[in-house]
Amino acid sequence: MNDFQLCPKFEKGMKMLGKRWTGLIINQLLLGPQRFSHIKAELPISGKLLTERLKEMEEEELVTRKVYAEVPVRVEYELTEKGKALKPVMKEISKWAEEWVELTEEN
Amino acid sequence: MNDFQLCPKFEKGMKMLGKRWTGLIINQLLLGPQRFSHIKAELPISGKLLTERLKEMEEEELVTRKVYAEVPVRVEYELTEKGKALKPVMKEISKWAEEWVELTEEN
DNA sequence: ATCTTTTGTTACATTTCGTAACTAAATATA
DNA sequence: TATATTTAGTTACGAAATGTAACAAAAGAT
Repeated sequence: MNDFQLCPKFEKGMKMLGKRWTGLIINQLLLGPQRFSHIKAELPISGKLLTERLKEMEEEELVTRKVYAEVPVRVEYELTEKGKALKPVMKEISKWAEEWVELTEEN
Repeated sequence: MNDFQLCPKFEKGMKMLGKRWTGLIINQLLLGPQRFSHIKAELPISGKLLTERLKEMEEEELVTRKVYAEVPVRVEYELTEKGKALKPVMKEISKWAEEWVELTEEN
């Protein structure tokens, strides 16, 4: 469990996308820049985790964070070019899910 | 944090793909049917988690499990049609990672 | 002085993960 | 017979991530 010849970029990418909520947040932000509270309202994620994920995504340069000193404060998150470049990925996942995922009682 | 209008199929799909290791396992199995020990050798995942993930993926009908009563026993995992249908997704992730993911010391 | 709203943060219980040791099956070897 | 070998797991247990709910800061409105 140490060094592997698996493409390191793919592995790192999957490590990011394969983290709880990241994919859904990106998909949501593909609709356009949104404030914290709006993202939170659209996804089944708690404030704590949303803060955490957005911070990580900012560090990975997937999103930018803009603070507007209004009252009350407005904080908007927007995908970077790197983040927007994930649109084809999300599209393929959508296509796959539409065709293959079946819903049960628990969904 | 209850009912959301987000496409339920997409959400369920992301819940699967957005789980640690699942993406890498699928990507590995896209190379062809493989036995347990081989998958384990190719990925930085422990036996415990690999067992767990493969069991979940079997329940989701992403993989099939075949036991060959050889000596010692051989257990092979193979993607189902549903699993193979994720190839375009993996391809898009690869493309994105190749173009956008940058490696640091920790990767 | 108190209320309201947004964007977080903190505390704490629950769940998942990672590591290493152990087990089962079934044959080969001493 | 007793021991060793190999694969495919399982178990125990500490570490890390997650979920829930209560709290905090800022700053204008009442």
